[in-house]
Amino acid sequence: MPSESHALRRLLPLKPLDFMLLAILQEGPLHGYALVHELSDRSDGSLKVRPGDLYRVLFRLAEQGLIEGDEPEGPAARRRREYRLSALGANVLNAEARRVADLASRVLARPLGAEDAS
Amino acid sequence: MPSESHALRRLLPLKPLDFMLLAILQEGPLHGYALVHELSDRSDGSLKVRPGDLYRVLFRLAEQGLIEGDEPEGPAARRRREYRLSALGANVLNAEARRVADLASRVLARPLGAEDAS
DNA sequence: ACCCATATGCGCACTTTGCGTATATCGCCT
DNA sequence: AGGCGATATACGCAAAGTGCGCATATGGGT
Repeated sequence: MPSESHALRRLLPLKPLDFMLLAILQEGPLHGYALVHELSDRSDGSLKVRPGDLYRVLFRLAEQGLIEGDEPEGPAARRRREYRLSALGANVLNAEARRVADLASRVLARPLGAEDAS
Repeated sequence: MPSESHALRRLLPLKPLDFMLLAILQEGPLHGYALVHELSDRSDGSLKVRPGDLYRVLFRLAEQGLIEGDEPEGPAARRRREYRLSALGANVLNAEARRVADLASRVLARPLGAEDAS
């Protein structure tokens, strides 16, 4: 059914930061602060976010339905709210991964410096 | 030499539009208007630019040294200025392609819906 | 004479990011 | 008891990038 991929297409391309966050969450739920560290660890420092800025992004991703967060209700609320990928988020992440993998493979198929005027 | 890749890292990640333009130019020089059509052809319509907006992007890419443009000097100036990838642009494009290919392969290595708490 | 492909420009609104800064709670260590 | 680090959350501002509306100019083909 092509209508599913059509729906995903509206959300692509993913921003670099969004992609990295979803990719990290694909490996399991994490709380916000851990994401800050994971991000700087994995990306040579090319992606860095501070806590205050990360939540802005997380809230947007949650609004878009790509991730979901715990609702800690006990007295110890506000501690370690875990975020996880939603079903939609997993689909979008995979669609984007396929998209960029395809583009990248076409680019890498050409030896550096080889141009042809087709 | 790690200093080369260090220099490239400053320019990554590439924006989706920049990546597509560089990827198109990798296949050979093109003039601006043709890029407008190539873009909408190749991207399911997810990337579309109008002439007036494309040039803003091309000028920025030229400023960053990623592409170079002809200097048409004859009386028929202003016609079909061709843009081509610079050596730097080719390196950046390849570095970015490797980067996203790596990320994408990690994402795609997991079957949909499989999470582990490592 | 007219139209189309082509090239180029500007101003505005919106989104996203990065930065500076601030507050609050919990748990551990001393 | 008190301090400190980890954690969560918030706001306002500046800069960058994009999309949109709009406008102009030239050359070639019919």
